[in-house]
Amino acid sequence: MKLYEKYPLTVTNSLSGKKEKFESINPGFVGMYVCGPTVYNYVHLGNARTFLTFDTISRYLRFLGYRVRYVRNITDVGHLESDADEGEDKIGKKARLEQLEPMEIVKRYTEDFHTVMREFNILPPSIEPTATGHIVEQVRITQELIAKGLAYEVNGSVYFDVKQYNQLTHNAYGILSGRNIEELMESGRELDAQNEKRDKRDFALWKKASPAHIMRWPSPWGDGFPGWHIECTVMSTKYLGEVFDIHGGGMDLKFPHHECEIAQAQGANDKPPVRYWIHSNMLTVNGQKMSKSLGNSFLPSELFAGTHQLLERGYSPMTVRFFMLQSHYSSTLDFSNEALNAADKGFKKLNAAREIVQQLTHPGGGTSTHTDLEKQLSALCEQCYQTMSDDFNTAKTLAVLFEMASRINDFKSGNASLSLVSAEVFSRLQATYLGFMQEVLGLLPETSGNHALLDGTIRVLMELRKRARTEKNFALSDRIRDELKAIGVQLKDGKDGEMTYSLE
RNA sequence: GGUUCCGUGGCCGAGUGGCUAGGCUGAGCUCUGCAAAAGCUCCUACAGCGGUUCGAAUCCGCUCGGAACCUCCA
Repeated sequence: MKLYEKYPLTVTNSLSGKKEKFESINPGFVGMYVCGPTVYNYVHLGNARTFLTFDTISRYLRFLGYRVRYVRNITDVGHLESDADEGEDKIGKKARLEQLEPMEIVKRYTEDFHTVMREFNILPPSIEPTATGHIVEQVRITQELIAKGLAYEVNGSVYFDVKQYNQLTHNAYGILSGRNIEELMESGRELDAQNEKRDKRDFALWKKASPAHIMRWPSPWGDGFPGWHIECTVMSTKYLGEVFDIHGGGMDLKFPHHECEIAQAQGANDKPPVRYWIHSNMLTVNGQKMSKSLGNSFLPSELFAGTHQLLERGYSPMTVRFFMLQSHYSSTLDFSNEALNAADKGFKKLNAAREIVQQLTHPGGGTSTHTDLEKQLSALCEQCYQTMSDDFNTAKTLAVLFEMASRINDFKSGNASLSLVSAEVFSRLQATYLGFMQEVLGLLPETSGNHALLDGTIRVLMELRKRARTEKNFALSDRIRDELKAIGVQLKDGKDGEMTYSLE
């Protein structure tokens, strides 16, 4: 029996707004698409949260034994600054501002993005396609939509005909975002220079490039560039099929981006493209969404170094990862120094227990004793799977890990004996704790710079202190401890004179 | 104005009608030469008002407060 059969998943599907049982189209395989970054600027911490969410989801799917094809794109063209006809795409604008070739912009910020992903231990996707690498396909699907009467060309640009689509599909437009087409008509803001469109709800599939526009490709309608929404439709269906399992992204993409994706794919292929839509919620600062325009966003590098005004100090990538995993992906998460400090301490506790559980060895003896402790440990292991299978509840899973950590500490301190549990249960505890910490939640031990040299040096000092203590020279032993403490090395005396240290 | 969502103890945050979430902080105890770490105990909450129910933080309604989306946005 596969793990995904033993611990069946439920996920909150944004289409229904409800938790649903997850069943993949092909048993044992999962296709997942997530909208990646627009590489026209550095990614900020809010962006990182979304990718962390789907990293954890893909990690757990794999942990359960699914074979996952995870596609996350790079948007390197076609993202308009505004919806107006003369709208400039973001990459092109940035290229003009920084006086660089657009592909230099793309390269620079793609590399930054990858660096940040690595720092947070976010695994690379299976495929990372770019929008500019799929111009041909985007032109082709646009032609198909025109042929089906769902799109029209005006003046070198092509627009999707929302009204027509809605008539053919029994009002499918708005199915994801809960909007209806009449309300959109009334509520949409008036934009300038919209006279090209037949209806203001229509959106661009292809935009004509003005003479000054840098990024341009030939098309049946003249030189231009693709609209924003069409790239995701093309790349997701190309690599995952016309219907695939999971589509993810930030909550703020639900409308219009994802709504438009559904319309394009359904329009072209006559079926809804996605079985489960998953949206991760926003990172907030003082209750407001983190965003550049509000001036409350900061870069991961500023967070690590503690150089932003809002930060009291720096926090390590793994502390931040832990912090984010303490809330559910579908809730907003409010950032604060206090919360980060608490996360820092909590994460250290889990780490300490990880080291202990790795070092502990069972004395042997494989007979199951069915003690209360053994039952409790087995139950905790089970709970890890159950909580993660319950809509990827990382917060609850961490709570279980904290309880496991307490039991692990008991073994170390002698409050409980390993002889009370069988070797089998113990190795399950070991494997589950380490597996969920590192593989599922991606929480790795913090590594410090020159480890071997530092470690050796501290050990010499610990030997000196041990000798001082046996000689009851507490003045000297305290001095060694206090001075090391002052530079961030905490010594801990254990039983029988043994000594350990941890780095602050 | 429309759409969606939220309001949990000092702080952060899970909570799928009945069973201790968890973390951080604070207080006390145990252990310790003293610390640190660890363990134990305590501070036990669901915005307000109604309703459904044997029973509601959890379902329904209203009020108050907050957020996101409706325009680029993870």
